[in-house]
Amino acid sequence: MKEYTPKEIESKWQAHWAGTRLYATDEDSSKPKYYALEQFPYPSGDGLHMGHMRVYSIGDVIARFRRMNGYRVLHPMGADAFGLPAENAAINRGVNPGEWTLKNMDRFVKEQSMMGVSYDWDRYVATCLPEYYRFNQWLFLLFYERGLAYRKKAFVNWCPDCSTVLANEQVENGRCWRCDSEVTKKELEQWFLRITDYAERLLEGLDRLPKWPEKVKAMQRNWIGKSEGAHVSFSIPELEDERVTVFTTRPDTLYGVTYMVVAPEHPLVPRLIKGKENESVILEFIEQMKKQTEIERTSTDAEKVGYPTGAYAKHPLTGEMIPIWVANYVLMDYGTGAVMGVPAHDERDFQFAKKYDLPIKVVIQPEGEPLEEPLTEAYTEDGKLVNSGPFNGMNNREALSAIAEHLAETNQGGPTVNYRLRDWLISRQRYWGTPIPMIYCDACGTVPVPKEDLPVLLPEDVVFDGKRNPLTTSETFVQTTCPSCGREARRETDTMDTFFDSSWYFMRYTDSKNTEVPFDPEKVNNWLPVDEYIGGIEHAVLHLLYSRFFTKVLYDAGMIAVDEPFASLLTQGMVLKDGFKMSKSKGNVVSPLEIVEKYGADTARFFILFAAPPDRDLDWSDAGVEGSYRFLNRVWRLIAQNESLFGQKADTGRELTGDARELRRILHQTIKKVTHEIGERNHFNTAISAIMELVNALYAYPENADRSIFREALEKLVILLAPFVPHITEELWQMMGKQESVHKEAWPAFDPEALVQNEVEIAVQINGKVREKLVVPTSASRDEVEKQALQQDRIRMLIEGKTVRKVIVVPGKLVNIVAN
RNA sequence: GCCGAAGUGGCGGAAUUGGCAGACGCGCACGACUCAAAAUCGUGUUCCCAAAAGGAGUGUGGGUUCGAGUCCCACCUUCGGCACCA
Repeated sequence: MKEYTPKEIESKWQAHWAGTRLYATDEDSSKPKYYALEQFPYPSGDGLHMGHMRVYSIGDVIARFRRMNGYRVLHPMGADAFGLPAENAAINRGVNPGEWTLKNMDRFVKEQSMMGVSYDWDRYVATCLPEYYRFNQWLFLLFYERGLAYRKKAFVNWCPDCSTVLANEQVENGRCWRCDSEVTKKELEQWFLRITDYAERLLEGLDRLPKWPEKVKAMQRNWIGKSEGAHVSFSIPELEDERVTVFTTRPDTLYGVTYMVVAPEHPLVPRLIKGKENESVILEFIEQMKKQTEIERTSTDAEKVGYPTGAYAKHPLTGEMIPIWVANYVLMDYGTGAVMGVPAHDERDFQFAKKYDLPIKVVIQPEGEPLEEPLTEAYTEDGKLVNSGPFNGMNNREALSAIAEHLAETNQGGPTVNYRLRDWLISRQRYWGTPIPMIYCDACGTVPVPKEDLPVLLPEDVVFDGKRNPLTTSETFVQTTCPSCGREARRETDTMDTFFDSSWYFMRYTDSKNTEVPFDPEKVNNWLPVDEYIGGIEHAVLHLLYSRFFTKVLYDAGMIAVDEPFASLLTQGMVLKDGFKMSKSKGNVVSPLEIVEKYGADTARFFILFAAPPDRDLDWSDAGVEGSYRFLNRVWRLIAQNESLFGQKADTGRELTGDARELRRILHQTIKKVTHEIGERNHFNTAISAIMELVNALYAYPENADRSIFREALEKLVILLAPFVPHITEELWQMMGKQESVHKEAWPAFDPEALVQNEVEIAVQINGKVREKLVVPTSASRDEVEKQALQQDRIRMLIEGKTVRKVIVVPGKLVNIVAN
């Protein structure tokens, strides 16, 4: 008997598949389409890790399963190839970032191929190549034309370690998402994409994504941060009725305002404090605030500090003069940067008022017992309005809109919706990214590079000294002529956030070689949306939000027919070892290559898919890997030992009885289960356990029983295993004398007829406890089953002396006798 | 504080609509094969009780139901996200 030698088999079939272009995309339009996609990797210098191996294993099962089920499947791969590490390698080791990246990309492709994954490599995209990034520039110009790309001066997030700015989404708890350094603020002129124009649609679209995890949708909703309320405009008489607008979610408490607070960065502050007693103190305070990091500034337990400006605003409804304060707890980048203080009905305002001895005015009373004054805490529940002029007695819920509308009628504000989402800052002061295709001309201002002049290529004559943006050191790059007037002009030296690259790569795969436009609308519509997108949860608000934004913009531009890119999202869990995430510092890293070397890719894939459902964390277990290897050997032997069967002519069509009939039932039950678990639930672990049960049944099948069904079961077994372990199944298929690839086989259908059993074992319960088992014909009626159950010796004994109150019969399952 | 997910044997996990809790695998124990071991094949393996009979049992406490891991109420713990958000 031939031994199972994974190394030999795997390289043999990988070469064969590549040679026969087995996984070239099937374009047969008579078949339903299926787009299976795994997030493309950043080709780091370290090669594949287990996390990669897990995503690709999951994606490959899905792609292979769909192909066998008659779909034309798009299953591409690429590289998210721009990014900081390449540039840092250039700075630290003097290597060329492009060469370095291409070398790593090759390594990734090689390692992915060793896994036996069924990609159509012809559609490979690498974002760092001009063929790709010229269309980043093309798309940037499209955004610009549509008024969705703009430049503005703003306080932006600055990562001192990466020496570049960051988008809000890339700051996690005040730290850089990439290097974990504390982020500071810098005032710079930068390019932004107007994602806030799409806030409502990005929010609303989530409701149409039933196949996305709740968790991810919740995170996006949270991030978009919609809140409904009102703008209230206060005039400042001493500044010629200049207005300060506040945003509030509680316009019903408007009569309870006893002070107002503006953020230290609020543009009106200098005028408010000019010539006032506190002027120098406040200026000093503002300087302090600027020096603080994001963490210090927004920490919940930071002491609330404020100063009265000495200026007053006029209450829009009562005409009262309200003192204006400056305080650290009001943030310039949320709402309007100014808030109204209602200490009686807001906890934070209450604390602040207590600390600075500001008046507290109750304007909402609960039903029943009135509040005891002075208050010991803010009353934030519902109630009836008091001290609120014409709104007295009104329920506060009604007052919310009544007061907001009254403000609108009197031109002092009105109902509004506020979002937490900010525009996406895409400028980066780094070399290894897509140059932003803009030119600055003294005469014409900001001029876009004409589309026919694209790509704006990254120059090679740059200095990597880690001190400045290398692009600024290239004279040939910076100096150019104005496309509009032809005079000398300067190029923009910022490059794009690499999340720009990955926001549309899944569209590019559908037409990856197009040299005119990013993609042909017909081709993209032939495949989008992605039917199953698989990747890590870490992109819940980054990549996944940006991609949704791009899709909506391109939908509006008429370039694609769908406005949501990913119909179904599968977020795979982490790979842990000994309860911790694998990491170099922990020293608990298991190398995919070593596992492949020792057991083969099939074993590695099999273990990963069997050990846990894909969306849960997976604890790596060496013993578990051994077990998987053992199982594949078990399957191998089962077929190798019976190889002679396949040389004979199949002998089918006989009536099956006994063991043969039972094996056929198990086979069809397995087909049903595996089909459902993969196709409907993505539960590969339970699909595999069903296959294991079939193998156990095949081992237990008597030697002298019918061979034809045994042979058929072995063939189906190999087909069912093919999506999980493509190499061993291909080899076994060949061993069975088949000419074509097993991966071109049709997925087996189950025969409902075969599932029918003559007899079934049911449980007999007394008061819900199982007391006896009973085998009855499947055809037995309820009455017969009940009668038989009550006749069992043991049951008769146990209910003796009791009254049977009720008997419940669940056909095929159980009988429950209620007796006391 | 708000939002989301999850708590099941020694371990990973299963139980699709309320119907025999613990499938499948790991580990462990025993047996067969072997001079012996490995490999393999087989048997057993939730806990308590020496075994049987019996009892307990899906984070905790209540409830609905003939019947609850599954549904309802209240809580506890863990993980993840957001947070001076006005």
